[in-house]
Amino acid sequence: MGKDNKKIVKKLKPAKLVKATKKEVVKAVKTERKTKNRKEAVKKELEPIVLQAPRGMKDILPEDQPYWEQTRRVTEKLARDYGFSRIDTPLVEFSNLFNRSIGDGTDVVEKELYSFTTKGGDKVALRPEMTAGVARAYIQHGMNVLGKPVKLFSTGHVYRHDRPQEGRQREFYQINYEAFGEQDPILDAQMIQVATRVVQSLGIKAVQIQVNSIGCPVCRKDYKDLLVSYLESKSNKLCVDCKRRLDVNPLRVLDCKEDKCSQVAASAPQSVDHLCEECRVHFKNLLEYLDELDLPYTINPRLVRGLDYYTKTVFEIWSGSEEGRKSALGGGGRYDGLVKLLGGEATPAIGFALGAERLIIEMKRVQAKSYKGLKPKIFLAQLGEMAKKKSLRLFSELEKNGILVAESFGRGSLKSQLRVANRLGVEMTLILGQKEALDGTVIIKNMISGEQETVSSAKLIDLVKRKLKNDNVVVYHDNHDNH
RNA sequence: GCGGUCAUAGUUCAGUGGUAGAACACCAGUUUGUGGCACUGGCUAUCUGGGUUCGAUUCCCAGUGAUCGCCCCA
Repeated sequence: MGKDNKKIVKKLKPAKLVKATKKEVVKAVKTERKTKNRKEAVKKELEPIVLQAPRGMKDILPEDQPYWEQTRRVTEKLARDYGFSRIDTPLVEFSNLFNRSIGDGTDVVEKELYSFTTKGGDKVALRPEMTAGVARAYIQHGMNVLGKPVKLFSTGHVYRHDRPQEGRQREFYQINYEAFGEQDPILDAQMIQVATRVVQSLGIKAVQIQVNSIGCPVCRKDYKDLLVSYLESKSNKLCVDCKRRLDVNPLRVLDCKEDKCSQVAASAPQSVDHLCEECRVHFKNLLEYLDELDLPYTINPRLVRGLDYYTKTVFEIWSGSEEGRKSALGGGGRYDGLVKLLGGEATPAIGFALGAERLIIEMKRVQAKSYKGLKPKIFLAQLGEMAKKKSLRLFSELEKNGILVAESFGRGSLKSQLRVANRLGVEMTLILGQKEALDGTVIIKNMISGEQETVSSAKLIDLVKRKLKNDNVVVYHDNHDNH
């Protein structure tokens, strides 16, 4: 016991000291050290490190990676299949890009934007969604000269400073598909098809597709006026929030979950009944295409989306069938005015985004399969200093030959290494001990039967390859080695 | 941004105004070079800061975080 520790023990209550066991002393010492460290940190005015991710941000742990990998594979494959090229745009854009496109009055911009000023004085923001950045890149790089439609695929984190709950984080991952330069509603139908394909390919079979048309700026304004005058006539029956929305964003009243409001909303004029001729035909054609595709869609006249740039078609993909829990896995719509608004040439466009975290929550819920990578079928155990050195080289030889091997070189005893091998569920273990290292041999132990044989290390690789082949085991191949 | 609930080992949960337990997981051992089973041992926690108290993990307040509802949306 050191001098310091004795002091600490003295500090223990006399009653305790009498029967203080070693365990208690150790504990007291630890506690004391902890407090001391904290006090020292305070003294030095060091901010203690908070061992916690910032609010609304999560680590994606190894155990969850199979779901992410599955999501990546499916979304990338479908992007390729449907002719989307990948684009990656910055996480940070000038703030006014979002103000202009998404809209100043929207919650996403007004309340949830992560904006800040750089050292150089630029007003920038973390992207709250991906469409604005992709549209900016489309204009900046003159992609309007490419063959239409220009289909772009993008994934990455987006940021919204909102209050977190399940399926809603401040940093979350979006999977984004956009198509520029085509106004035919057949593209709307195809985009909805892609969105549905992605979700269902991930194993989430029960989905609802909600579609609506919110018209173009012209007919939307007429409709809005009509709606406002209707709602104003019923304003005494609306909840407090909705009275406020009446001024700010009357369309949102239609979304309100309050009973009295939904009653008012039920008999409110619907946007689909007040579309201009062009928008009406567009929507009608879209529905015909959707019928052709056998997609389970529902026209939801109350589906209004929160971003200002949408025109005509809007849609969302919901998980689950009919009633019960329904969360939006993704959504999107047409934004025919956006490119021009940002300073490009008038370009019709449509896009949608899926939320990866929500997809994964749902995948787990329906027990969808995830992508489990290749597992090693072989374990390499070593024993003794000489064998330890040799095993490092042997591991690399095996790896170069495309044989995936597990090891636990840091462990000393053969017993504990075999324990690990067993836990990993390998089919055979290669044992390289002192004796084998001297003889130039290796023991191959079959982990199922327990049988083992000693072979010369020169023949080991071929032998192992043959064994894996006989067992009908897929041997891991690195593509780069074959070219 | 508003309201409700909650916060104890890595995980799932006990428990208490007076030295905090279990299970699983992890590490090691059960004779010196052999896994699974079993047994033994070990490691590890009261979210943070104040207050009440002789004493707080427990009671009170605040903060933080999670979760649920609202808002909004992916």
